[in-house]
Amino acid sequence: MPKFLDSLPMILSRSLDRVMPSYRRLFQANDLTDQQWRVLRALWEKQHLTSAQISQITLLPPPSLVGILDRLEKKNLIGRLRSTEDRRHVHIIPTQKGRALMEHMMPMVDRIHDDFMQRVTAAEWAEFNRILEKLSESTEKRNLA
Amino acid sequence: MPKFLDSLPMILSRSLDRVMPSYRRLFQANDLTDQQWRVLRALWEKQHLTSAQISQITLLPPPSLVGILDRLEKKNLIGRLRSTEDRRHVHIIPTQKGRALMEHMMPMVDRIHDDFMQRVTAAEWAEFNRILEKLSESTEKRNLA
DNA sequence: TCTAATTAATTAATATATGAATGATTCATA
DNA sequence: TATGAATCATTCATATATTAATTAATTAGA
Repeated sequence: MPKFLDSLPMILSRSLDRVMPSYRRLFQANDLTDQQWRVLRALWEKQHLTSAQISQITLLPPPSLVGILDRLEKKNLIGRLRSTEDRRHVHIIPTQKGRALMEHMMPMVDRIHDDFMQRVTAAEWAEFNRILEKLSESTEKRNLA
Repeated sequence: MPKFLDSLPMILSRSLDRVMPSYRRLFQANDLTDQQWRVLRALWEKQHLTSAQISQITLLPPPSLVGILDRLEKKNLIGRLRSTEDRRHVHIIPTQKGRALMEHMMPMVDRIHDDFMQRVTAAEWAEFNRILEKLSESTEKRNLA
């Protein structure tokens, strides 16, 4: 008799609810939502990405992404640039202000991450990821193209 | 250099995104959202709960719960009953229709859970929970009352 | 070459999350 | 027993999630 609170969705949700406040304090101090930071964070490694790429990296659904990008653009943290090769694509590029904010926040975000990592050993972390992968591995048929 | 995609929030979010569709298919087939099912599921074990109790069990924030309960009430799946002892409390009680729906769905929900559990050994599941607890354990000062 | 099928971004409609504030009620206590 | 603190459900404003549909642009094929 699997109890509700021990189900996989509830366990994962509860953990997220416990983990996010540590990050959220920092995001709020910089006037960002969780999702807005995710977009900036994705742009940390690549200078420009299309909306579809950002959606895949950040796990933010495309319809949500539209509004998130609107608000980041309104804050002058990113810019939209429609591709010339394929005009269906829109390239997202951080502004100077956006890049400065990222550089300001990244060390603190990394430190929060490090604090969480210090709670477990490297072996535990690896084991955790291994088991979670088994638990959540997708069994859906994939495009083998 | 912890990579974005390997951060705790992203790992947990990605797992949730992979796990939920299995459940969601069933919820949608019964015209319920994830959250609406959570409320019914909480009422499976106790016949009546207050809004605050449901919020704690389901992890649904109180402001969200108001609308969720509104819609469950509109579908005639639950009823609201203001407490006579303490009129601040509102008791939530499943209707006959609500109870019938729960009895219809519970076996299928349990089966989905069992399918996930079959992916790992009991030892792995225990270890997973132990490590996740260490990772997400709250360090906030608690009321020791 | 012209149309059908695809793709990327977006809009629309509804439901939920988040944080602050409110109103009614109960509790603690001077 | 009056009064301020605490509690519960709710409302408000804003942001995001979910699913379906739409628009514009590109590609595949007859």
